[in-house]
Amino acid sequence: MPPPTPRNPAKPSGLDCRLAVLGSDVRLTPHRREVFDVLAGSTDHPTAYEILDRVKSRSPHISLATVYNCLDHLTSAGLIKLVHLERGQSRYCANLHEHVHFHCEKCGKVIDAHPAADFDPGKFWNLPAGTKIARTDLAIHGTCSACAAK
Amino acid sequence: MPPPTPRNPAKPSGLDCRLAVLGSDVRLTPHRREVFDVLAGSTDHPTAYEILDRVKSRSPHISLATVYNCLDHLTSAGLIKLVHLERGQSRYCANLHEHVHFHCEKCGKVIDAHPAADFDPGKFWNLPAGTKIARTDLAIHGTCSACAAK
DNA sequence: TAATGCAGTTAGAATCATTCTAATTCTAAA
DNA sequence: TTTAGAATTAGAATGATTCTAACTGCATTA
Ligand SMILES: [Mn+2]
Ligand SMILES: [Mn+2]
Ligand SMILES: [Zn+2]
Ligand SMILES: [Zn+2]
Repeated sequence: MPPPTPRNPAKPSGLDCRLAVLGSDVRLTPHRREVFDVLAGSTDHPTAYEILDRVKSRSPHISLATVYNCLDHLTSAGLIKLVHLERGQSRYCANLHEHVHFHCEKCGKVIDAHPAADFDPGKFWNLPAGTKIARTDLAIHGTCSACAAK
Repeated sequence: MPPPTPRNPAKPSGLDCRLAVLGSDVRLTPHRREVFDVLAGSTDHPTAYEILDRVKSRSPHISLATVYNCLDHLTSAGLIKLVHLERGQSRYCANLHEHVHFHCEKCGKVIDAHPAADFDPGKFWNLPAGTKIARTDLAIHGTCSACAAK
């Protein structure tokens, strides 16, 4: 007889292909997948509540608690990023390339901006020796070109 | 008889010397002054509640609402800065020099880091033409040297 | 197949930070 | 001294997020 397959609920097959690609070990359940797809299809850095609204068109019974659960799992798996721009609701971003956020103080728009090729944030800040950088969160606030033109 | 001095409650004399120096037009009342002094004497980026605790040793009857009011006035006057590092409580900073925040993910410490002399954040991010930068908020997350040594 | 175990999902309650409200006190001009 | 406006206060209200406890569904195990 064949030896029994060891049980390993953390690595199922099937739907979870995207996870293996990115080296993550979160299970991509249908809801997590929908939350991820909605965010990956958005460029406006939606809030949890906005994501709930968008996912509802496909899964009308999903709850806000599940959206938060999915966002937390996806964030700790490194599939998406959490963005804090101001007091109030957090925003989320599926752009994993190194980038920063420009926040227009007039219309509220949040757009991605990408660094010049030679940018190295560790070079420009006088941090004590031995400090290890895990990630940088830069938000640039100002007026977008559309608002500045008015 | 001398002509009556025109009334101008927004620009009183006396306690408010520090304001004139910085070109601000907020009245520096005793509570605002205490909140400012506590923050100026701190390097750890305290929260509103931590500031309340520290101010209470001088003014035992000050309320949290007043601390929030004072912090809002001082922030909009440009005397202090509001810092968002993560979900939850906001933090405040009285260091007005251009700098960024390093946040140790192990011990929670927040330290200031100052830019190299030639640093220009506008140069490194490909923002659309016409965009006007008002301010940048950069948080660097990682492990401080003390924690890294453990 | 039936029992088990565990992760996912859910609604609603609880918590926490912040803002608002309405009453009171203070300050400085008139 | 009177008055107007700002500051201060306690407590209520709000809003975002997290927690709790019950339930669901799938996959393993007997
Ligand atoms: Mn982004
Ligand atoms: Mn600082
Ligand atoms: Zn704009
Ligand atoms: Zn540390």
